Amino acid sequence: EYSWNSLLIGYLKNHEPKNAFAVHKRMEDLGTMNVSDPAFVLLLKACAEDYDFGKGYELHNISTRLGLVESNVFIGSTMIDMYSKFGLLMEAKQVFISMSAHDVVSWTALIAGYVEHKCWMEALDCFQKMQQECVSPNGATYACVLRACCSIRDITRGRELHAEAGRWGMLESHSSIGSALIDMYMKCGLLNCAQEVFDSLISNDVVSWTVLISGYVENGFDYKALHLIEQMQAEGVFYNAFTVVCGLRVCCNLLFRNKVQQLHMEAERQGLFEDNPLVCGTLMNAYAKCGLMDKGRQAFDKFPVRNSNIWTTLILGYAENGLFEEVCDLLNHMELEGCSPD
RNA sequence: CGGAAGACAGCCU
Repeated sequence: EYSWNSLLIGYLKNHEPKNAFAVHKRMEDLGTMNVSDPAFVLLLKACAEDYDFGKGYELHNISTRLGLVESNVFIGSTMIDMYSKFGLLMEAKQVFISMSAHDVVSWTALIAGYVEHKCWMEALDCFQKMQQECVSPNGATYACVLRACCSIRDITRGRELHAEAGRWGMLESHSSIGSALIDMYMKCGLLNCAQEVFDSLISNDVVSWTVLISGYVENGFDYKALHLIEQMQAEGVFYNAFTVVCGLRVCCNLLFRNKVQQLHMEAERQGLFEDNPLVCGTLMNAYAKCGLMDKGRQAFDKFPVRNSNIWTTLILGYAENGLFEEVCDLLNHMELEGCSPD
């Protein structure tokens, strides 16, 4: 039994859900052993990531039979998360209700589900109920709830949460709260508040940097954003895909051709380019706006994935630059490669 | 370290 569970966990940690499911099936068929709780949690996560509804339901049935949801809050929380990732919020809520005890993670999983599906009011209600039941929020909880406040532009509520988290002394140590706050203030046009939060964080990670920078871009401060990107690099924080996309947007607004190419090179060096259609699309768009279609074409050629989005971006680029012959060629080419225009 | 968490581009309307 022990070695079967180890094998199962091994596959799950290696992100080989198919093998894991096969092992699990054999264990079920043999019918003589129990899947360990940690393995069960990982199985549920694998279903969520794989979007495997059938296996998810099967696991739910098994756990009902064994009373696992009631007895183990890890399993319950993971199942809430799985259903929420499936988009089945009613199911997620049912699981939550069927649990015998709720901790901060199970509450937060449900709140996160509501937030993810834009049920802002439900999320806020849920948060209130959680506090009524005297479960203390943690950084993840605040981050979720702040996202809800931000989306409905409830800055009053957001400020209250800001103060509350501050009273608990959670701001410095939880960058997720900081990032959510910066984002909220930026989206509400309160640039100074956002900057204040950023400056108050003990260590800023790539997300808090990127949120701040995006905020300046959204509010029209392209030069400020560009300056911050350089500062971020100087402090040794590495780009991620969001940062690159944001930087490209700035360069595009300012028509800084050299900077676009520089970002392109850095994105490639950090491996952000090859597996990310968003980065590639933004890059091609930036080149198009800068009138550098040959560079855009090079990016396209290097990119391993072909989908209609990528094709469309390229074709639009040629169209914007008045290169209509290329547009026609590419439309044909695209269909030859089995991609139909939309 | 068996569970939850923060930023989501371009085009068009």
